Amino acid sequence: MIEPLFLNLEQHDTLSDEERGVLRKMMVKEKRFAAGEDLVVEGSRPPYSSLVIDGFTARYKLTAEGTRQITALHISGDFVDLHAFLLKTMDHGVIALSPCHVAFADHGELKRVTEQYPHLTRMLWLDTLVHGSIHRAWIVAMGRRSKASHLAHIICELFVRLRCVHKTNGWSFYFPLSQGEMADVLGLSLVHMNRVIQTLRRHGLISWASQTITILDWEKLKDVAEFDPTYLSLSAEPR
Amino acid sequence: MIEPLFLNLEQHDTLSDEERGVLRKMMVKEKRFAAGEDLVVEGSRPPYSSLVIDGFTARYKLTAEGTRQITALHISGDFVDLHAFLLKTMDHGVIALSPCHVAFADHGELKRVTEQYPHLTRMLWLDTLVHGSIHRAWIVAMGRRSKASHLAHIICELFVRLRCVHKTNGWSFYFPLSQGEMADVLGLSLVHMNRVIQTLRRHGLISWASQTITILDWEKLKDVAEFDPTYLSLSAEPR
DNA sequence: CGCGCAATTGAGTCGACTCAACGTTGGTGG
DNA sequence: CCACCAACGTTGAGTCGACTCAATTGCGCG
Repeated sequence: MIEPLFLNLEQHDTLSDEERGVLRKMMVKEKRFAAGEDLVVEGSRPPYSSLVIDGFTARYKLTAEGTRQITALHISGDFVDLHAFLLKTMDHGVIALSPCHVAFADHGELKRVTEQYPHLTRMLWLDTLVHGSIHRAWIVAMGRRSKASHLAHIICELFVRLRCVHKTNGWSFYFPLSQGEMADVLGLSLVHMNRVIQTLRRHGLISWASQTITILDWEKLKDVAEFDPTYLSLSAEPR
Repeated sequence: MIEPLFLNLEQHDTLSDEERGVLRKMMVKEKRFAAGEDLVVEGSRPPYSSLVIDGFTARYKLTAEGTRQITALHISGDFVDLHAFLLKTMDHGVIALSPCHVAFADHGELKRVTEQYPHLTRMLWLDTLVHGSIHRAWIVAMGRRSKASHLAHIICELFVRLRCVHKTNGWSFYFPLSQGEMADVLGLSLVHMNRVIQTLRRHGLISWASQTITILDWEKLKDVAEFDPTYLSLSAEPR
């Protein structure tokens, strides 16, 4: 059931059978969520961390004026809120953006892992570090790229991450976010988000219809995005 | 010498004398950097992680057009690139923004820590997680706040972080960044950065002259910034 | 068939950018 | 000690990107 997590972690280093067993035992329950449902509420102190088995989820914060900023997108195999194990209090919410299948890792079990399985601990730590890298890539895209380039960068990143967990189909992938939700990722208005998407379409870089994105010209898309996947640490080496 | 690190970590949980000793032994060398010097070069694979003893440093990425985005600011007691221990390849550079005193932790020693000191390992992991939280706060500020609010948020955050390591003086603190460097933090042009700073001055929220920022009205500044320090995890509790 | 939600288009306004010039200041060498 | 230089800070003007308000189209489902 948690094979996507294995696929994810093994992008960075190999896991032993014992470690795989430990990860399986860590999962205390599972649950399904409908699109729009909150997995975790801001300000709460969950006793477990959520692993996405299938579906799309997002971390987000709301501002006083009621606008929303999505700070991360999570897919199959991602530990959405592993950081809650040590941060304790959630500083943001987590929402399902499609129907989701989620498993939960108990924080007591995680603590036992840190006491008995140093390599596995480093692998989980690494998982949170990679998501930190992704945050930094997003900051650069938000601050110093055109909006079209920013969108292209996110599409490149999602494609690569989804391919790692076998969720792509050739150059296409399922992508359930509406343009309004995507606007909350880029920090744009809905209207302008639409216009930016049309720019990428007009240049023949992507098609995006009925919840499916297809990359039509990977090389050009990568160029527009200045996409360099180094930050995803996709090389298996001793960690 | 590494007391700022202790001050920093003890915001989150207590350290034993043994743990303090382990941290001291981890530091294999120290060095001073002039303002403008690179501590770490993008793409390198450093065998140690940098701890700022004193001074201001920044992580940054350059774009193809030659613009720069600063993704994080680091002060006394911050492990700038602890993540390099597991990420291996640096996906960004680190630069000194003032004269800096830096110590280096050997990655071999860090690995030994993960094998023998689970609680200390969790504390170091937590340190990287807090910086992940800060990244998310920055993403929200970049995406959904006015530029004046974004600047106010950064000033609030810096004030709180600097106070933790005793680097504030009443409502004032040393802040060596030029307006041009600050523009690379907010993702603005130099000219507009200047105008945003003047907005906060005109409203009587801050003064900023000769490398010193003074907060003139904390309550109003916090309001403008919508600053909620939860994301900094400043409560000592078992981790 | 019609409702509701998502996507799209148009028009007018304001924020942020660039180019360009000028003021200020701290440090350095004659 | 003062003059000068270089870097930083400030201001003005014109342009373009992104926003808001508003209306229209497209589509899936009861």
